[in-house]
Amino acid sequence: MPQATLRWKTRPPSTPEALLAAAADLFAEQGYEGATVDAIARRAGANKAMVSYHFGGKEGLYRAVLAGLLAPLASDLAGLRRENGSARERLGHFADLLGQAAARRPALPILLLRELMSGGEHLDRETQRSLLAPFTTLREILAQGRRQGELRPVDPFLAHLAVAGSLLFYFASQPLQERLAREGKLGATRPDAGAYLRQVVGQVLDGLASAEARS
Amino acid sequence: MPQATLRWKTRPPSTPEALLAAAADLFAEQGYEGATVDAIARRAGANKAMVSYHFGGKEGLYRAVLAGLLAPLASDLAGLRRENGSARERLGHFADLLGQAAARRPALPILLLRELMSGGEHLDRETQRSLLAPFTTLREILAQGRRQGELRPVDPFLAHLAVAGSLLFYFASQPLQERLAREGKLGATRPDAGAYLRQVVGQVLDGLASAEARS
DNA sequence: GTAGTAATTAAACGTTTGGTCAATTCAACC
DNA sequence: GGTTGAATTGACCAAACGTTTAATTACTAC
Repeated sequence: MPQATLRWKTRPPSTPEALLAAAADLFAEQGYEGATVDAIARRAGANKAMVSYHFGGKEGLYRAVLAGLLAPLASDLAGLRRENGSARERLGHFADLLGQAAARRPALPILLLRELMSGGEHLDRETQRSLLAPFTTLREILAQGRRQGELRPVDPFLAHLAVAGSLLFYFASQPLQERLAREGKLGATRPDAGAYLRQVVGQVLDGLASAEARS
Repeated sequence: MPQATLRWKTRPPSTPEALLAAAADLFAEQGYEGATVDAIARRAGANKAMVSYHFGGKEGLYRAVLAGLLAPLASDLAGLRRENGSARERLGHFADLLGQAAARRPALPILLLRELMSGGEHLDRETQRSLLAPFTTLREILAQGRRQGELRPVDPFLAHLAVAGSLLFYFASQPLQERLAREGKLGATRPDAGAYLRQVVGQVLDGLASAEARS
């Protein structure tokens, strides 16, 4: 008989699946060292020995989490890179992809940001590539827009940082936003992710647009 | 006699000062749980018992680090809030202040971002206020710009996230940038902080500028 | 100089960590 | 129903953690 409080669409998650999900949340909330194997296993409803059994240890679990989150995003982005269209269209599409990925797994952008801050030392080369995929894609789009005169001749690397920073920061600041909203310290209403992404992309594009593209 | 390899302008740093400096760097690099008291004391050239003696423990040291970094920034920002001028000028000044603070102590923006991600649970209310000071200041500037018709009627909270995210992300991604530059994976040259801040502020302002302000 | 206090040290403490192990349960197949 | 291999469990371990302690040194006031 299935549990009373929790129902799954078809089948209960396997132990590795439950561990991956719990680990993604806890690694995002508390960082790699902050999240203990015990706490992860407890949240997953499993024995902590299962971490070593299925993933070879804490670090293996961490890598599996990131690989599992980054792989689908990387493949989506690969599709986007084959598309053609204006830089504005592709940038909008790019933001949509990131937004959807973050909506599916809120832990993803936070883990990404954490990994950036520590310099990506924890990762194998394959996952490192996946980690950089969003950034290389974005850089490509911006370079294209500049080539075609759609964007001002800004340093693509700088523009790239501005776009990525705006997007990642929105998701990463979610914990504090929730906290402040809970305490009533956030004056205005909190925007949803979709509205934010649309405004940021529009805003950044307007800032980057060349004079002729503006008219 | 002073040490051979390291020289100080006037006097060697006291043990609490050395601990604060070492802790700022290590907490930024590895996070609160990742940085061990042992490693901090070793880098500071002190005995690890000094952490408990001078700061009452690891958490006290962490709070002292953040308070020490945030207090001068908060007072600078208080000065900025009393200034008058166009939103563009004040926003430029704001970015300059942050840039200078980050140049003095590169650990500051990273610690700020880490604290945002964890929801600021580690901090007392006084330091919480200091932590939010940059954000309230920025929000004020943006609201002013919007009132005076200088900026488009965007949601100030959203615009605020975009500006703060761009700036913080630049500093926080410094470890990865250094790593990639070291490995030659960063195509272009790396910009310096000043150039970045100027471009981002200009870029964001252009994106936010109202139609009449643009002409 | 001496007394008294603050600063510093090395060692040890108790706790928590990630990992391991033998024993047990489970599931599929014959 | 018995066999086999994978999955799971609770107990256990050595290492690392933050903190405390006792003893020693450095400094200051008188």
